[in-house]
Amino acid sequence: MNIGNVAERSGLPPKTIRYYEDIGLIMPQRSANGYRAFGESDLHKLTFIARARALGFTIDDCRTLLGLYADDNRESGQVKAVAKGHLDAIDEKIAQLQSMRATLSRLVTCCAGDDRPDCPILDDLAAAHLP
Amino acid sequence: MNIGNVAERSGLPPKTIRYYEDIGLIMPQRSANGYRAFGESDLHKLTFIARARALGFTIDDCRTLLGLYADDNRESGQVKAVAKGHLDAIDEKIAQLQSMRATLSRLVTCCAGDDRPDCPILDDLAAAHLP
DNA sequence: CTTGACCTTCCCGCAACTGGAACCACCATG
DNA sequence: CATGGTGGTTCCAGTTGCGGGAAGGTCAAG
Repeated sequence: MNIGNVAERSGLPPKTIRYYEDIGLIMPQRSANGYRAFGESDLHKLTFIARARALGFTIDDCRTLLGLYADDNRESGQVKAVAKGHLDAIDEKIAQLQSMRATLSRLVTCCAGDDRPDCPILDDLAAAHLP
Repeated sequence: MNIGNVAERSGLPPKTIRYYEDIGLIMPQRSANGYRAFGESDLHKLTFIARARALGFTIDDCRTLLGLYADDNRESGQVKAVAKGHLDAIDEKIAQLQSMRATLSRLVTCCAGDDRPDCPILDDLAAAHLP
């Protein structure tokens, strides 16, 4: 399988796949002409990574997860720990964004949004916000 | 005011303040010895930026907002448009994260997390997920 | 005079790619 | 056999918003 083929079947752009090889996530064979020659297991790994990335795991997490996936002696607790850590990180981000959203939404509501210069949004940003 | 002083009063690290000068957000004077000499208006701008960044605005948004802030002929509609755009972006991110969170949370709950190798998390990642 | 705190510039690195340039390989057609 | 188009290869640079650290200049205190 050439890279274009694998790209189509994994849903990842060729650039990304080359990048994943660069950083050692996958190690496809090479054909005589220098083209990467992907096997089914490469494709399998790539879809695994694509799925993990879609769930927001970092590349480093992906590396760990791939390692655990390949390890018959893994303990599911190890996998769960990685996933739980990521879940906590997501929760933190959501909380942060919702806090921003609350303030911002209030400001947007307050602002007339017409052709006059008075603007509570700018007023808020310019205010000192001292405790 | 030297940079350390401004850093303390604005809550921004000196590195960040230098960076903001680099990219043209602020343009402090210079003392004879080459040190940056910040005025009150520089400090004011920096706290403005710090506040906007805390609300998640991009640097480019900050540039626009600073421009509008300085413009007596602005229309509040322009400000509101920027803020609304950012709000929408935040909403999109939150939705994305919550979608990840839902899947991930389900998987984490399903996983025993003990010393056995069976793991629904890995199973899910490895599954094809074809439509 | 020396020490230490502060300032300066510069360059590298991060995450996770993406775009582009310059250059081969392959296949089909005229 | 030349040519064109598509797809492969490498490498370099840029993205966002800084942070780390080196190498060196400045200033106030003891």
